[in-house]
Amino acid sequence: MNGGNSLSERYQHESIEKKWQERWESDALFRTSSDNKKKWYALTMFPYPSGDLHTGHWYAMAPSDVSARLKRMQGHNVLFPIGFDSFGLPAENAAIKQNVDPRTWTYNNIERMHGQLRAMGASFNWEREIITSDPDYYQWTQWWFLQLFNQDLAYQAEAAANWCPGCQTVLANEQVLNGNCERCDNVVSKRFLKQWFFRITKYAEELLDFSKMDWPKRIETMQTNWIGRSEGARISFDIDIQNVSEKIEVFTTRPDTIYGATYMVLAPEHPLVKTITQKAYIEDVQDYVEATTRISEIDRLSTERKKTGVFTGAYAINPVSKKRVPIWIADYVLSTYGTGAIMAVPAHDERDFEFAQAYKLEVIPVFDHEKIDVSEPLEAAFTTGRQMVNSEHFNGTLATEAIKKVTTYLEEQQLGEESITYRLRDWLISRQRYWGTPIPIIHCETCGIVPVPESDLPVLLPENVEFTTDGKSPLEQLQEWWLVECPNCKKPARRETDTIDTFVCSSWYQMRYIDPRNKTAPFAQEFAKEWLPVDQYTGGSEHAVMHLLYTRFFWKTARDLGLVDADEPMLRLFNQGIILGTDGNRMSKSRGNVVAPDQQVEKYGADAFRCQLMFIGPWDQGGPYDPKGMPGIVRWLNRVWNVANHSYTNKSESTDPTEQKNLERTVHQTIAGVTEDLERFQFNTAISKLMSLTSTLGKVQENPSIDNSTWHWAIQTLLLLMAPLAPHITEELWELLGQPYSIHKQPWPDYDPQIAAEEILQIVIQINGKVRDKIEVAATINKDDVEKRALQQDRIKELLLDQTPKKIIYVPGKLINIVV
RNA sequence: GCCGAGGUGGCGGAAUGGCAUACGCAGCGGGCUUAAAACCCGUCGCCUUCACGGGCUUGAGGGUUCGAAUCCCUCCCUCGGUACCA
Repeated sequence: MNGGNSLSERYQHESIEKKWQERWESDALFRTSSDNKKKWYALTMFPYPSGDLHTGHWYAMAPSDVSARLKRMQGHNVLFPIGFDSFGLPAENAAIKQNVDPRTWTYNNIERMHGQLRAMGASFNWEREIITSDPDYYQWTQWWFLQLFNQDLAYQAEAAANWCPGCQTVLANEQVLNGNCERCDNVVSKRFLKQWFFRITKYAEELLDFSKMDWPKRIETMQTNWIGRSEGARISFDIDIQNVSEKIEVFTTRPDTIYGATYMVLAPEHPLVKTITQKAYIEDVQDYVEATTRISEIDRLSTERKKTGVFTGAYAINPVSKKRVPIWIADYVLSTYGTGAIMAVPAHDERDFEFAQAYKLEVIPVFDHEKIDVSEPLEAAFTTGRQMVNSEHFNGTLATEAIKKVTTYLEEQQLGEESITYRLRDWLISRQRYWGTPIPIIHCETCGIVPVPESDLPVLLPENVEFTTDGKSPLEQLQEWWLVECPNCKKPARRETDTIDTFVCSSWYQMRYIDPRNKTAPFAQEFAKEWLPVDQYTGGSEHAVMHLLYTRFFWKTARDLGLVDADEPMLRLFNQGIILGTDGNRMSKSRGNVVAPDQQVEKYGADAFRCQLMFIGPWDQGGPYDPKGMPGIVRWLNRVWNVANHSYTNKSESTDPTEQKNLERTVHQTIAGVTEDLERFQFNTAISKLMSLTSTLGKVQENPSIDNSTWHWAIQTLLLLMAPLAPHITEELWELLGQPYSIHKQPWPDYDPQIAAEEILQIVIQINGKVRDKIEVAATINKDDVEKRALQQDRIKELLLDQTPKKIIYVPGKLINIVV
């Protein structure tokens, strides 16, 4: 088979890939059928239509496609849909900068990406495509909003919100990373604004339960930390000022340290600050509160910063010791967590200790410690002590029982109660932007907040709006759009001009795919029963506490509305890693390390690009993509082409039974290995096994000694195993071999463990753990015979001389270790 | 700081208690060719030896074991997440 190929016989990816993509599409090959096969809902996170499919998209989607194709060949009825998460800020920014309509910009990008996605050769169910900015999609996003509103899960409230000056809008907590905007990286500040929220905190406890699905531990941990459940107690402190009846409520995880609470701290934003501040301190306090608002969130959160605060002049009464304790305000106490106020126990809390040192406040240890003399001034706070001291009748209580005992006492005395606090905040979903789903609410002076009747949906986004460079929402300036009649009293009213966070659009999209053209409901019950939940979800882990938390929340509201049955939306989740540039950094235009998929496809073909992305390493680890490695994959595909496309003739007409058996064994081993690897998303090792089989077949072809039917079976098996990975070349070769269309409709090959089992084994002989010799034995051999054979080897006799073995360890089928 | 993943040839990586470096890239040598491309074959961790062979090697150090890249302890580095959450 050396050389000699005429050009027309050579593998040419351009024509082949185009040919099959068109054929599959016109035949609707990957449309779901309604037969009795077991369903498999495979979902890859849908892209934002940025205008170009980049290597990261390929890295996420191509392996997902392989998995879906494997399931299809394994006999499942597979739903593997695709669409576009097409609302969002980039379109609006393009509108402001380039003076193009966001709609035009978005739909042009979608058009372009349609072509690029088709070039991937993925087996998407295109007939179910959804585009979240289409009115017939966002009508149902609005419908969801109304359902949540009716269930009291959507509400409007005034709150300190994260304001991004770059995006000119508020953000949810999850969308602020290290004090910066998740999208544009601008420093986020706080603004007090009236905003719409989804009551995700209602599901905090249930969202901590991951037992009904199989997700990566890492994501579970991240969500658990984000929800941040803390057990403790709420305790009320009286304020020692005449005519002030309010109490200061604190949350603490350490009620057992209450006798050590020597001062209190309110967050600067705490509503009681004004009430309690004494005359002589008003100026200082006001200055401090103002200064706090000027400090950026990022500085305020820095643990490096020295703690600051001011005394209010007021005192509270420690509810158990009845001592007067000073009330301070300090920015190390956050208004957004717990009650926005703390009891400070400097002896047993590092932060309180640091603050007490700085302002010379009293430190009273209420636990003793094996290594610390608590009668001397403490050098540092310690959190875990031995038993209670300075705590009146609790003295002597062991640390292990302290929390429970003190909490019970507080409850008996009606001073406090057991309590659980979460870090999770309600989801802020309103955005002061144009290019999003309009919130279906009307504000009426007489009737208040009035939901738009479902029959009036969708509330359409107006077209041809004006964009100004100051980034203000065009909707607010469009009176003819927002001036409407109140659905209740018919008086003039104002339409809500905020739009919905795009993460809402993507929170329920997996449910729409099952019935994407439904005009009367988000989806029909019969399809929900047929397809939901998603069996395998794949995508990046950057959405751990955003999309992946939001979609679980949405699903639970859907379940409580009776729309779906199961408790979780995605049963299995797999996170791919991040594909990097050749230099090991994230691909970015500024670094100049971007690999354009279109060029790779043009040069090497989609099959080669898919395979190379999967071959470079484990999918969950990501890593650098180096186009220099492409020749290896291209060579392999060429070898497959040559080995399958060249005639095989056993001229001598005689078969070598050993060779025949060896080939059968190798093929069965490959089926077993590749099946297992693909099921575990270990594409790199699957491809290496297929490369090895290809080499073996090449050698057999050069020296034909097996019968023709075994040869053809081996070649066909190779193609079947490769079909999910390289769908085009395998389809072409399948046709050239005269097999029935399509290879992608064929059943996945089975293997026989008996045929796959080795008959002859190589046993390593070690002396004191070092390899000294190897012998070949029959697989059926027993320990004694291996020992005998090993000790008879000349080389072993020589090395052992007259030493007698102390111990002989035999690992069946692998190794024998002689210890002397 | 805390949590998680990782550190293996010149490079991407394989091996999760039993032959370290599978598979591939790059390199080197050869074949085919007028030549090139393509294709095919061989070789390819380090030290030592004419050779057969021997010794060393999985970030560093220690431990467990007949046997450790793999398990345990200490430390270093890289990447990701998170950060005054009372």
